[in-house]
Amino acid sequence: MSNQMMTLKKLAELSNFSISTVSKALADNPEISNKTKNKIKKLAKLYNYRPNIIAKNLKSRTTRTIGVIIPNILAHFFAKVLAGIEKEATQHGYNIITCISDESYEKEVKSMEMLANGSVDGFIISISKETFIKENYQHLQDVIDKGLPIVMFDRVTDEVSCDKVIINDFESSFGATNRLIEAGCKNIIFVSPIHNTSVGLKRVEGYKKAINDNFNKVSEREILIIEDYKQFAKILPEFLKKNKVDGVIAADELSAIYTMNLIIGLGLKVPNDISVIGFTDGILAENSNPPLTTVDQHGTNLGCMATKKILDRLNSETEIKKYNTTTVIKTSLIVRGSSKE
Amino acid sequence: MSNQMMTLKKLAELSNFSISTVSKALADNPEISNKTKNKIKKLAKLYNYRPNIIAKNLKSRTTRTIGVIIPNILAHFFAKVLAGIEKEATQHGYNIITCISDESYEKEVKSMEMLANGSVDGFIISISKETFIKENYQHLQDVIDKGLPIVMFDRVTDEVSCDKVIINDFESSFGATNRLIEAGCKNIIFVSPIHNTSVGLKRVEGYKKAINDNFNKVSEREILIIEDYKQFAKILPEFLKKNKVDGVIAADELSAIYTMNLIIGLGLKVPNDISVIGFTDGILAENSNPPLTTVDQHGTNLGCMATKKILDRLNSETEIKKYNTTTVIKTSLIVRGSSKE
DNA sequence: CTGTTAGCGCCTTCAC
DNA sequence: GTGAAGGCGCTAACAG
Repeated sequence: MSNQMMTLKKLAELSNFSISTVSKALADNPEISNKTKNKIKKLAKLYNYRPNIIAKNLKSRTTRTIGVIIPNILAHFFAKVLAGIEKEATQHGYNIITCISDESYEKEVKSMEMLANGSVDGFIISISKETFIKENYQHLQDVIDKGLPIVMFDRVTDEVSCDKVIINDFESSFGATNRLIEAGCKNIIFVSPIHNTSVGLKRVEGYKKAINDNFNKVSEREILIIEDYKQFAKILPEFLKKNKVDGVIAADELSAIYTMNLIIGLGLKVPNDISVIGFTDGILAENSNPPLTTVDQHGTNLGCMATKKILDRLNSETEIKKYNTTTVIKTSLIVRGSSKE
Repeated sequence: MSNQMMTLKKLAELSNFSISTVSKALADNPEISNKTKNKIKKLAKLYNYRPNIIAKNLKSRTTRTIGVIIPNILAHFFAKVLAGIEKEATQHGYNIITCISDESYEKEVKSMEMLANGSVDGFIISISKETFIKENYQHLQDVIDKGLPIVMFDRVTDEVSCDKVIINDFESSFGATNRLIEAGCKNIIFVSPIHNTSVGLKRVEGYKKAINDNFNKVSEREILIIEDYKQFAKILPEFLKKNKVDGVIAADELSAIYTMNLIIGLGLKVPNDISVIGFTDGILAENSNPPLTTVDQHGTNLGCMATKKILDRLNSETEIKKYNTTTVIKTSLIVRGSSKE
């Protein structure tokens, strides 16, 4: 539809200079006299000239655009990370193309293929659950082999060598569990809807270590793997009725909230009967009743960091350098009303 | 970095055909013999050839990319809309570039300028609060004048003539208020952190009409305009202490939740002492305690609709047609525990 | 100081 | 059937 797209060519005709003179003048090239510069700039302003980005991209073989692949925009954690990425990218004149994998391997692959043909300069990605289950990371390697850098965040894999930004999941979970133990909890369970992911696994391990250190035993039975949030209402109350539980560590925010509401639904009190700690400091945690004690993953910051990393990578000439760093962002435990002191 | 980007030219050299023959062969042009087609296609597959999108874009003067400008990704409503847009766009082979205006006029303008130079084929936008306050919509008109279509959703303005997708804010608010009146509420207030926006205004009007119809009076004092969420904790409890209130209509989800928590914090019961109804059926409403009665804005659906509209527009040749339709999506009231029956 | 030329990768007449 | 040539809009090396 571009009715009135002004081009260098048209400006050249209008000004009676050559295309390249116009181009140079607008770029403030010292070769051009101030007189013609002014003339041309005035004309450009008059006609509201804006250089065509696509043509520039073709010429420069670069797009100033980053592809962002996230599993689920409705999880507050990912929304926060996205906000961080967008902010940092915009600040440096980069755009982001966002694809939502919806936890699907196929969509993740397709999205990356779609973008890897010149649409973006690199990727920021958090791997989908299904990809973890399939253990197939070829699409990621393919992109890297094409020369496009990848930064993984949160959900990462050792199978692919690239920059990564993660949180200290193990320690966070270990710390959260210990917090409950110190508060006197003796029967702490772990619930996780993300058990297949890298972060899910590390969080279980942290929990296990804390339990082992203190009670010399971990029962696998006390680790509740939830495949789908919809199963919560079935699995959890049943378990709570049959077993003595006085503490819950939940691997993400939503499951912590579900857990709390189900506990309350059984007529029990949080934290008096059962303490609950979750991950991700989101809008749910802050506004639940009682407010949720959570491990703050600093999502926005994490997004900024991932973006900084990829921009570094894109703007560095030193191709030789190994880009296989892992940055660990320390979480903070935000203590609120859902856990005993 | 694009180490190994295979191009038509390279394929031509490798196959000893001309560039144009290769191009035609890969496009299944009937001019080319099956024999050479097969040869070339095999080679293309072998070298994992993918046409360079940027070059295609330059040629076709189109990007198959839509610019999406939203005020705030952390509000669940906008996340839902974004999910809908992304899904619909992807299904039709379109990408989305997301910009977050953060309710800032300047960022909205900059984002649009940045994208309006060939990066996108059109825009889907929800206007920022600050833009409403400034009442300056020139940047939107400029984009349209350049030939790029815009679809506005939710927060729209009559000042710009373009396609719009909104919900029936007036009726929804009217209905929600009436619901409380029918349940016996006599002193219903309205709280709004989005009073400057198009939707904020319509929601107040719906509330006012319901109050007027039933009580023959509306006091402006009972409409609480909140500039910033942080002010809630100050303004609301004070008001509740000084005034008899038994019902609250909140203009968005978060303020409904804040309201509920502050009410509970005062030692009052929801809904027994005060009923609360909010807008947006998000994750907060569903998981609050008590769960929130809300007006479901069908965000995902709204996003789909907006995307369909712009794709229609992009793929229609009939330039003559006036693109100034407004689609109204009907909300549904989801009744939960926060309002009396 | 200014203009000509060439080329980014692709597609599309138009010759042969 | 195949290839040469031109152009999308821009930049940059090289002439003048």
